[in-house]
Amino acid sequence: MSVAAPQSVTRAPQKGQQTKATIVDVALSLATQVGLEGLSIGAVAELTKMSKSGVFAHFGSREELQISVVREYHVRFEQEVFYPALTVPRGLPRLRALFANWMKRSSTEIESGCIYISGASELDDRPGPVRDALVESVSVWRAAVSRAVVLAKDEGHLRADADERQIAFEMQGLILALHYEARFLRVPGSIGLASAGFDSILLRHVTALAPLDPMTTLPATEPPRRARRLKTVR
Amino acid sequence: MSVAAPQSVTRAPQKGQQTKATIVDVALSLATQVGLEGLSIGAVAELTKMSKSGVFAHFGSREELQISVVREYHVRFEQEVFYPALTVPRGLPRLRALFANWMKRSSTEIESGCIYISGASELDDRPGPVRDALVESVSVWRAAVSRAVVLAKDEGHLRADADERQIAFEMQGLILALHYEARFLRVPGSIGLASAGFDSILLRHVTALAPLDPMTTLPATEPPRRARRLKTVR
DNA sequence: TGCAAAATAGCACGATCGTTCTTTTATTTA
DNA sequence: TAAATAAAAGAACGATCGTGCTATTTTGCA
Repeated sequence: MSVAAPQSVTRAPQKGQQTKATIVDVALSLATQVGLEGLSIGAVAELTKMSKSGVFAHFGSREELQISVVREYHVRFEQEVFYPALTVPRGLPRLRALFANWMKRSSTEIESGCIYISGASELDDRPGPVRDALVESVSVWRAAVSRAVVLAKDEGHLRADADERQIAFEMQGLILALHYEARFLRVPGSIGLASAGFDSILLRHVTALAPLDPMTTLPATEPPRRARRLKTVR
Repeated sequence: MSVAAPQSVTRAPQKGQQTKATIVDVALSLATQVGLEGLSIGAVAELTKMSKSGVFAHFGSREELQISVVREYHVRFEQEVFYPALTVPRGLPRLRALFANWMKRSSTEIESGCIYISGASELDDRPGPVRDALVESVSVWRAAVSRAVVLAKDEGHLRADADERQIAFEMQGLILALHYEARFLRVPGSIGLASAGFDSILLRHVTALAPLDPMTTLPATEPPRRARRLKTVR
């Protein structure tokens, strides 16, 4: 069945892994402009100055390329939104940081569109592995938001009867509205509306002894216990 | 320059107008599944059992077909969401009816996706007449929502310092979150979350003398003064 | 009923799509 | 440095796309 490998089980990381990474990088930035469905191998090939078949060989199918893009977006979203918030004390401060980072990513400033949003519209009626990958990533993020709310309750910052599902839902709504207004309608001042909306969500659930207000993401006042990856929910 | 028309200025409605209407009808229902960008003349031709060129002749370009679809969606949105709310007394009752109708349309019940939402993702980076048509329609609807809030202030149902822009923004967010959860993630109970979110928006802005609660769209207790079309904003 | 005009079909075009197969080039290893 | 292997290119395929042209059919009116 298996032939004994000479000495090295892990083969030296071939050069191709690197170009594959740059392909995914280009494909991601393209997908944020034209969507996951609009992503074409030919366009990626042109941007990377490679041949179509050269690009294709790394994935074996367009679907696999799309999935790779979703996973790459997941990683970056983690790094830009989730991890930085861990350097802020848990509870209300961290929840605020989470939302602030999330807003920053969804507004027009940073690059182009959000794949979690555009992909949802494209794939809501199209079952398949790409949709599955997207649902998986989004679910992980949603679980993280809910957990941040629960932590804020545990810390006594939010009232115990606050419903994390309701709060997460409304936070998501504000982000979606922000993305809609800022990126599609191009109306200015949307961040202020989203921010004000978030404040009034908190105001409804905050405990009587209101905590002092670390508005946005501040440098860490206490180190995070341990870096924790977003858990896979299944 | 102009030749005198014999007797009838308005020509008899040729038969083609009718098939054009059915084409747009089919194209709309297709676009709600595959998006405006995914809309293809070939697919529409197959669904209507016509030839590609037969379909094409009615519009002259794919873009014009897309625009027709956007306009048709606008008309139906008006009829399903806006007009029925006019049969309810202005102020808080009408605002509630508006939101209830809007929710019903955005949830999974009624047909497929919302073009105002999917189109926004597809076209946010793609200027052109299709995008313009979509922005126009959405802007009209947004103005109508804002106006409904203002009317609720005028009637004394909402406090005078209530910001209609903020309220409309948060309403939009709830609808977007509902659409996202119901159609993409397929999680149940999203309507309840959206509804609860709306109630807490109102709670923040309602006047001290709380009005009796006509929860959803009730039959008209007073006839609307005059039917008013959504005004074109420009 | 016949005739003009409108409506639809048929066909072909260049382009782009994802994918397969074969060949060439670049990289790694002995 | 030579052999072995991985990476990339090249060319071609069937399909589908939007669109233009030319026939054919259907409609509305005298």
